[in-house]
Amino acid sequence: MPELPDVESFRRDLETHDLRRRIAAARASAPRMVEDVSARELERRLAGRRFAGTGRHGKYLFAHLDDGAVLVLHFGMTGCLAHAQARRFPSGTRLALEYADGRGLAYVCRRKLGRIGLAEDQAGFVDARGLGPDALALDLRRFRKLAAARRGGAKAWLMDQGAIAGIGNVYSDEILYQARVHPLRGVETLGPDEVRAVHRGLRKVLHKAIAVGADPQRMPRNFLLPHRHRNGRCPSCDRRVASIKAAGRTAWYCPSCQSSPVR
DNA sequence: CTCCATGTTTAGAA
DNA sequence: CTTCTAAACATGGA
Repeated sequence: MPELPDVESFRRDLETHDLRRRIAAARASAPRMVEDVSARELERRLAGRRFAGTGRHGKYLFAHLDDGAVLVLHFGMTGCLAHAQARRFPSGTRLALEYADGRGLAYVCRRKLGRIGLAEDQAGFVDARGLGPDALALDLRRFRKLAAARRGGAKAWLMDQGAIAGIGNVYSDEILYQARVHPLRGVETLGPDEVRAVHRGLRKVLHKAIAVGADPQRMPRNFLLPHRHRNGRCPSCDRRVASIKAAGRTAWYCPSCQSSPVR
């Protein structure tokens, strides 16, 4: 589930295990996933380099190279990062890095909906992409300002990467569930207390998810996440959860605990 | 075979 | 201008 918590987990993994290793060879085997440069050029630019640091903005992971360039990874719907034994990369590996010490790093993306890019710098990339502020960089005051400038469905707002970066279908459901706000509720109709509840839900959900390494099995019992499917029941009131279409996706929510769309 | 899936972009409609 | 919907992308699982 490559939303902010998943990508943050990948980043931490990269930060603790992959810095300062010499990249002996790189292989980009899905040319259409590579942006900004050709697959060959990317391989050439990675070979011989080391990762000097990591960064993240929303769902984008940045691996800073020791020559100043930045490897940009987006994970689409099914992407992940995995460490590999020498030359034994998992199936679905789209970018394989072989370190000089024999270990390897695999960017795996079965559905090829992710993207691999090379940027000059992180801030410039974020700007050019038109991404909003990272979800975890928002204090209540700033969150209120964003809410005041927004109309339309609450879920669509949270998922709009140009408004707030990092939240996708699953975690927007979770945040609104924790805040007890209906996914279709108009942002302009939210009272100050409700905006605060959404902000609190956002921070609680994302921080908690990061703390458990974005592993669904380790989420708190009061999370909607494991129950967002038909036959799923609300962890709070035990009623059946419901699904509707919102912002082009399936939104799961508890009709009993989450206020009506119109209020 | 059909439907659906954790994401983004684009086109066109309100 | 902002917001919403559908379609496309590529692939696998139910």
